[in-house]
Amino acid sequence: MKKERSQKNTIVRIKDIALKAAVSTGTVDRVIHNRGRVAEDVKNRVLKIIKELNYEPNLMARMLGSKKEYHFAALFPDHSYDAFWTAPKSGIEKAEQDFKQYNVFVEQYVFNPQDVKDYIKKATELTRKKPDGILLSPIYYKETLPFFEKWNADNIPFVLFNTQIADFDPLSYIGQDSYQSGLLAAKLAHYGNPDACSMLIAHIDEKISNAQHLVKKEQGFRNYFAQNNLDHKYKILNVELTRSSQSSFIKSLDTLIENTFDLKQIFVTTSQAYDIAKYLEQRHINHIKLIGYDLIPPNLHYLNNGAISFLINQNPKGQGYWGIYQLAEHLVFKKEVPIIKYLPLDVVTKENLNYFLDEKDQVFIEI
Amino acid sequence: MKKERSQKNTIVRIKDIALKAAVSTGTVDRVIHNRGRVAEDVKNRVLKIIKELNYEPNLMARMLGSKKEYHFAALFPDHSYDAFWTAPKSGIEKAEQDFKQYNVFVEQYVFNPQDVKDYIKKATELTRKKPDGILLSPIYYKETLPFFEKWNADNIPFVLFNTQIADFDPLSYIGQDSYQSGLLAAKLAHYGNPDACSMLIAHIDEKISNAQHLVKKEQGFRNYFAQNNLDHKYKILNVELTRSSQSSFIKSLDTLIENTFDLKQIFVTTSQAYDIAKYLEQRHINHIKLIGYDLIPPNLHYLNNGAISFLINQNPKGQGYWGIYQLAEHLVFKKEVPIIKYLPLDVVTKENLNYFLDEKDQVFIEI
DNA sequence: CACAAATGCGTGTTCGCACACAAATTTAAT
DNA sequence: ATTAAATTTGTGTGCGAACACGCATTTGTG
Repeated sequence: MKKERSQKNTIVRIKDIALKAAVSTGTVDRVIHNRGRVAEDVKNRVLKIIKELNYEPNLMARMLGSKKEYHFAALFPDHSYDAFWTAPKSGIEKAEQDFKQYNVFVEQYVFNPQDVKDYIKKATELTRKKPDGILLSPIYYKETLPFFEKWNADNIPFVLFNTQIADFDPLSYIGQDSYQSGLLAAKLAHYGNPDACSMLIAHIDEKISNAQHLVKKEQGFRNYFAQNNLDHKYKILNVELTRSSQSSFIKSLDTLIENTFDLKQIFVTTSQAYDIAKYLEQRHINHIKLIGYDLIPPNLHYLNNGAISFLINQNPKGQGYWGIYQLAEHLVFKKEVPIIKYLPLDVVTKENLNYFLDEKDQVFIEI
Repeated sequence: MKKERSQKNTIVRIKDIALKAAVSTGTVDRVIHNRGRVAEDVKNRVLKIIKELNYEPNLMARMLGSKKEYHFAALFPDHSYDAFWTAPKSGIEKAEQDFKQYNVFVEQYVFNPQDVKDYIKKATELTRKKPDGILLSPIYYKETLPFFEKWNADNIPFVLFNTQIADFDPLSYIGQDSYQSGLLAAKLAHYGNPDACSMLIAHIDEKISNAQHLVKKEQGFRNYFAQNNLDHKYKILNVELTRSSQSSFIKSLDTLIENTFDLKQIFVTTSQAYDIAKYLEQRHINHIKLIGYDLIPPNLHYLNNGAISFLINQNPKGQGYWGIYQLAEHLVFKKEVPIIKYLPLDVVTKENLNYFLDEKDQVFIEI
C-alpha cells in the first residue's frame, strides 16, 4: 500500500506525460532535453501534452541523479587596487556557496584595473577554459568587444555588472541606473541647501571618456535642477580631478574654491569622496556638504564624522551575488532572466549605515 | 564503468558513514533522526564518525523521497483596514511560492486590527489546527501571551514580525529597529533644516500605550538632537492625533500650528503622513516639511508631489518573506536562525521610489 | 533483395535518503 | 535448556528524473 502525497493529483511527472502520450518515459525525456531520435509527430504530441499538463520538472529529482557540473567564470578588478571590489567578490562567493548544492562552481579571474593588458590576459585565460557562463565587469569597452563576439559564437551566456555595454546583448545587466542616482543625489543636495548657492560635480580619478556612467550621473544631477526650475537659483559646476599628484589635486581644489562664489555642496560621482573630505578637513572648511558613492572604509570614516552627508550605495555585494544568481537561473533552472536588473538606490547616512554593511550574518533581501 | 563526480571524494553519504562504522545505512538513519532503537555504543560510534566526516545530508535526496509536509500559519491584520498589510501578505505568498518545492504550505489568518476579539478568534482557530510553525504580528500584547504559552507547551516555533514581544522567546523577530529609525528621521529633518526652528512628532491613530515602537521612534528622534547638542537650537514637540473625527483632527492641527513658533518639520511615526500632507495642502501651507513611514498609495501620492520629503520604508514585504523564510530554515533545513533580524532602514524619495516598489518580477535576495 | 546504417523508442539503473519491514541478536521467563 | 519477548540491526523499495544501453523498425545502398 503506497501512501499518496496530498498534492499527487496536481503534480505531473514524466511518467504521467508518457502515459497520456502513449510513449515511454525515455521518449518524453528525449523530447524535454532535445536529444533527438524522436519522430516529429511524437515530439509534437508530447510537447503539446507537456504544455497542457503544465509540467514542471522536479528539481530535486533532476539534481539528484545528475552529475552535471556548472562552471562559471567571474572577471572583475582586484580589490587590492580598489576596495570597492571586495564587495562584489564576497557577493560572488556567497552565491557560489548558495548554489554549490546544484554543482555550481565559480572561478574568479581578477585583474589589475589600471592595466588593460592584464584585463585582456585574464579574459583570454577565462575564454580558453570554456566556462558554462561568465560574469564580468567590462571596464574596458573597446577591448571587451572581441570577447563578446567570441562568447556569442561559442554560445556562452555572459552577464555584465557595474559597467554596461549594450552591444552584443548580454544575458543580463546588473547595476545601477546612474542617471537616476544623479537625480537622487541632486534631490538630497537640494534638500540640504534650501537657499541659493553653488554646487560642484567632481569626477575623480576616472576618465569621463571611458566612463559613460559618470556622464549619466552628472546629467541626472543637472536635470534635477532643470526639471524643477531651479537652475537660476543654483549654479552647477563640474570638474575632473586626478589624484595622481597629491599637490596638483590640492591646488586644483584650492583655486576652485577660491573662484567659486558660495560653494556649499560637492557631489563626487566616483567612490573617492573621502579625498575631498580629507582636503576639506585639512583646510578646516566645514560649510561644504558632501555626497558621494560607495561604502568603502575611508568614506565610512568621513560619513561617521559628518564630513560626508550621504553616500549612495551601489549595492556592490548584491551585484556580484545577482550576477551569479542570474547565470544559475538561466543555466541550471532554465528560467528566463530579466535583461536588465537595476539594484535599489540606497541612501546611506551614519544612522542607517549598519544595515548596509556586510555583516557576516546579514542578509540581502529584495522584492 | 561509472563516472565519478569530481567532488566524489569530498561528498559524504549515509552509506559512507555506515561503511566506516560497520553498520547498515538503516542504523545510521536511525541515529541521525533519533528514532531510537540503536545500542548506545553504536550510536556514539556513528555520531562520532558523522562529526569526523563532516556529514551534510543531501537536501535534494532528502526532499525527494519524503512525503513530509510543512504547514505554517500566518496571523496578521486584514489589509482592507490598513493598506500597509498588503505588503507582508505578498511577501508571505512569495515565500510560500519559493518554498513550495519543499512541501511548505502557509495558511493565512487575517483579522480586523480594530477588533481584539477577532484577533483572539483567529489565533484560537490557528492554534487548533496545530501548524508546524507560526508567523504573526502580535499587535495586542496582553492577549497574545496565553497563546505564546500554549505554543511553547506544544513546541510550535513562532516568529514575530513588525511588533516585538520579548516574553516567551520566539524563534525569531523580524522588523525594524524603531529607535534607529527615529535617529534617521531626525538626521534627515536636521539636514533639511539647517536653521533653528520647531519640529513636531506626530503619532497618528495608534495609542502610544499600545505601541512601544512609537515611543522608540520618538526617543530616537529626540536623542539625535540631544546627542548632537542641538536641543537648544531646535524645539521638539509631540502630539497624539486621531482621525476618528475629521473635524477635530483638523482643529487640533490648526491650533498646533497657530501656537507653535516657526514650525518647519513634522515627523509622523505611523503610516498616516498623508493625512498631514492633505491637511497642509488644504491649508495651502508649504513651508512645513514632512517625513513619514511606509510606501502606501496615499503616501506615495504626496511623496511624488513633494508634500512629503522622505518616507522610511519598513520593508513590509520583506518582513513577511523573511518570517516564512526563518520558519523554513528552522523546520525544513534544521538550520539555526538569528533571534533577531533587523531589516534595513530605507530612505525613500521620489527619485528612488521605484526600486522599493513591488514589481511583479522583482526578486528577493539575501546575502 | 540482402545487409548495414540510421533512426525511433523502451528498459533498467542510478542518485541519496527515508521509512517500512524483515532478520538477527540479546534478554527474560519458564 | 527452550521459547517467547524485547531489542537491535539489516534489507529493500520508492521518490522523479537523467541517461546509458540496446532492441526493433525504418531507410539507404549496392
